[in-house]
Order: sequence, then structure tokens, then C-alpha cells
Amino acid sequence: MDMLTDADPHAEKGTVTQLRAFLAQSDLSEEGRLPPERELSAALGVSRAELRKALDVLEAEGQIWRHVGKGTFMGSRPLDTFADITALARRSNPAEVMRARIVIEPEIARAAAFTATPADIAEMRLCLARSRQADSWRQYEGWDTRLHRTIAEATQNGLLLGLFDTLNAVRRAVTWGRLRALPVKPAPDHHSFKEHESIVDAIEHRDMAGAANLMRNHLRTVERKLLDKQLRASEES
Amino acid sequence: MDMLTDADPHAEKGTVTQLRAFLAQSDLSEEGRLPPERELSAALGVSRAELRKALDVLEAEGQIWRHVGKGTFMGSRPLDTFADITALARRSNPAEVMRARIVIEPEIARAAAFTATPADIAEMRLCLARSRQADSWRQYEGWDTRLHRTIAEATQNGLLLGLFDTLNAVRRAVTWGRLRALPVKPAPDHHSFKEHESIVDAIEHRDMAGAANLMRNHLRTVERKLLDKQLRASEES
DNA sequence: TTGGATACCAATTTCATTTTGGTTTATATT
DNA sequence: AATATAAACCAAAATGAAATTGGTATCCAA
Repeated sequence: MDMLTDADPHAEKGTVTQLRAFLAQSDLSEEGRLPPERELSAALGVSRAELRKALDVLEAEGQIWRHVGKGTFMGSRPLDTFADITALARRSNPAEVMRARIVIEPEIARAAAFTATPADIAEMRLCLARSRQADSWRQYEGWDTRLHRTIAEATQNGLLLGLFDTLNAVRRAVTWGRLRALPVKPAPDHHSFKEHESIVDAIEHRDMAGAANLMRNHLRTVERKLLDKQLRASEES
Repeated sequence: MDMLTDADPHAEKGTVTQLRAFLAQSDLSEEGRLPPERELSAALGVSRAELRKALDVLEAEGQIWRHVGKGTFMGSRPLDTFADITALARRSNPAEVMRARIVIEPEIARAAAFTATPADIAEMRLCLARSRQADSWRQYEGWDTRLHRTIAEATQNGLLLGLFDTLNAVRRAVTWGRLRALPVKPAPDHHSFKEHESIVDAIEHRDMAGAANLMRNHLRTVERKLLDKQLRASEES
């Protein structure tokens, strides 16, 4: 510690300026990460405690940000990337999910009617056919989900698709522990079949208003059925 | 392999039915994962190659899906859900963000017109006043963002709010390196002021259609201005 | 009382190992 | 000769132990 001989008596302030100089001349990696505290304190010839005080100052100024286990970085702390599905699901419920779907999905269908490619529509038709052939609810739901997602894909908007996926992930997480009694497979006259087909028809015909309205009505029907099921279940118990 | 003595000559078909029976009687884990091929082939008393042929059939039927390193699962292949803001932002662009806002926010405003509480509306009015008083673009944007978020809050739907926040986070991440030249503060006759006020008015009057239309027009104006700015900037360069 | 060294904690990363579906090759078996 | 089986190998993914890192408490000395 030969540096202590010419150390500034105002130790803190001196360390801050020393640190600033170090950061200015050192070219950090692309991530803007600076050396771990243990190394940096040795390099600057100060104790780790004193270095941390200086880092506290820079952090308060917004020059750096730190995180346990990750390190210390230049710039401002990255955005809270909390598109945390599980957190959203924990605060939500099936009713909210349905309302959100009714708000968003009709407009997605409207946009898709404008931008869908023939390939998109072919995939939608495939989903329709497979959902009719399904011989279990699990399969049916798989193709139903895929149909709705294909419609979102058809908007050609990656962000809209991402939001749809988020909504969908929350839906699955929320509906997760649902009641699965009842028949083993959807009846051939299940309401969704015709509704799905008319939606795809509207999209194919570039009927934006029709696609939106049909999707809205479809989801409202689903919501009603869901509500009926819940009521019946609660009466039985 | 003593089983070879009574093995079906139509080996493939027999294995498929055998496999179907196994899957029907065995209650798989919650994830619907079935045993690894090496175990399953031993359990069924068939070679791994033959088992894989049977699995190929089931996969073609959409009964199962497989992935290297993960395993084999019942149902249809899950969607890859990247709810990561930064990942979303990297694949998106300002134009997509605006289109997504135009798709989603009008419907949020419509829903808010139905569910907003007096407290919500009071907060919207506060945002309006503060945005008018703002003496820097940064401040103005802060209140503008908060106004739009308050409208999303007014839907009383945590999931919708979460989706809005995601959209907003992507917007900030995408617009991050934008050109910020131009005047120091919004002009008193900035178009957004009147548009914002009419939106809040519509929400207060429970005018759902009006709220949606006004929000849509507002965002379209913003989109147009943004486009003009980009054009001018590209001409200068 | 203050500052520095040390030890410890929990979040995170890193790295080697294992597991898994997919593919190739050699070896029987008919 | 043709086919099927077993074994080996590959790359993607999961797993788990160990190391790293910012944060905190403790002890010691000046």
C-alpha cells in the first residue's frame, strides 16, 4: 500500500475522482462491465470498503448500476424486463383473461384480414381440419391454440405476435388447474368449429370488419360457455 | 428377445397399437412427458428403431411431439414464448410498434370508458394539465406516457395493463436511439393536447365508441408525424 | 470512533456431466 | 441380398457442482 503516502486526506472524494479517471481511460467491454470490486480495489490501491463508497456515489449519480452475482456496469440500469408470465398469471384470473382476449384478439383478426398471406390461410385451414379430427380435448385445444396464433402471425407484426403469445401464456398458466371432466372429445357440432371457419373465411375474403366481429362473437361465446361450466361446477359442490 | 416368437409379422402396425395402448393406460406426468426412447423400447420389448417408427406415426398424426435433449411429449408442440422485452425489441422497429399501438390502445380506451372510476379520470386530468405545463420534451413524454398508462389502468384489468406495459417497454427500447433535435418543448398548440382531452372527455362520458375512435385517430396522427420526421431526417443526410 | 481486512451470504454465472432425440455403422438373422 | 437389431456417436438441452460477484456482518487495530 505505498499509495497511502500520497493519499488525499479527503479519502472518499479522492477515490471517486480516481475511479472516474480509471473508468474514463479504460475501455470496457461492450456490455460496459467493469472489473469486480475485489480486483478493482486492488488495482486502485484502496480498500474494498472505500471503493464501494465511491461506487455508491457513482450509482447515486446514475453513472453505473450494480447487481449481485452479475457485476457492476456503466450506464443506466436496463428496463425492468418483467414480462414475467407467472407473476402476471398470479395476479390474474380466468375472467380477466377472457376480457383481455375479447379486447385484443378481434383487432388482431381485423389486422390479419389485411395482411394474411395465402400460406397463412393454408395453415389456418390445416388447423381447422385437424381440430375437427381431434379425438381428445387436449388435441383439440392444441389445434385451437395454434389457429388463434396463426391468425396473430398473419398480422406480420412480430410485436403483436409477442403480445399475443404473452396473453396466451398467461391464459394457460391461469386456466392450468381447470376442471377436466365431461366428454372425452368435442362433439362434431361443437360451436367453435363453425365459428372458426367463418373467421378464416372472413380473413381470406379480406373482410376486416367481419373478421373482427366474428372473432368477438366467438370469444364471447367461449366466455359464456366457460361461465356456465363454472356455475354448474359450483352448484355440484 | 423371447418376444420374437409371438411377434406380429406386421411389425410396425403392431408396435403402434401397442404404443397407443401403453399411452392410454399410463398416466403421464403433468407435462405429458413420456419415458425416453431407450426405456420405452425396453418396456415394450421392441427395438429402439422399431419404436421410433411407431413414434414417427404418432408424431405425423399430431399425437405427440419430440425435441432433442428434451424428450417426447403428448399433445401438440408448444409455442415458443419469448416474453423478453429486449428480445422483442431487437426483432421489432418503430413502425411495428406504432401499428401495434393502433391495434391495441383504441380497444383499451373503449374498455376504459366502461370501467373507469372517478379517481382514474381525475388522474387523467392531472396528466393533461401537467403535460401542458411541461417545459421540456422529456417531461412532456413522461406525462404523455403516464396518461396512456392511466387509461390502461382504468380498464381494471391487470392482464391488459401488463400487456400495455410490455408494449410500452418495447416502445421505449426501440425508440431508444431516436433523433432528438428540434425545439426544446412542445408548442402550446401541439396536436396531442386537444386529442388527449377529447379522449378523456369521451371516457368520462362513457362514450366507448368515441373513446376508441378518438384514440385511434390520435395514434394515427402520431404515426404520421413520426413518419414525416423520419423522412425529413433522411433527406437531410 | 474509524477504517481495513476477513469471512460469510445469496444471487448469478460458468463449466463439466448427464440425458435425450436423431443418425450412422457394424453385425447378425433370415 | 434384405432387413432388423444392437451399438456407437452427435448435437441440443437439462442438470448440478463449483466459482464469481455485489452486499453485509464481524473482528481487529490505530
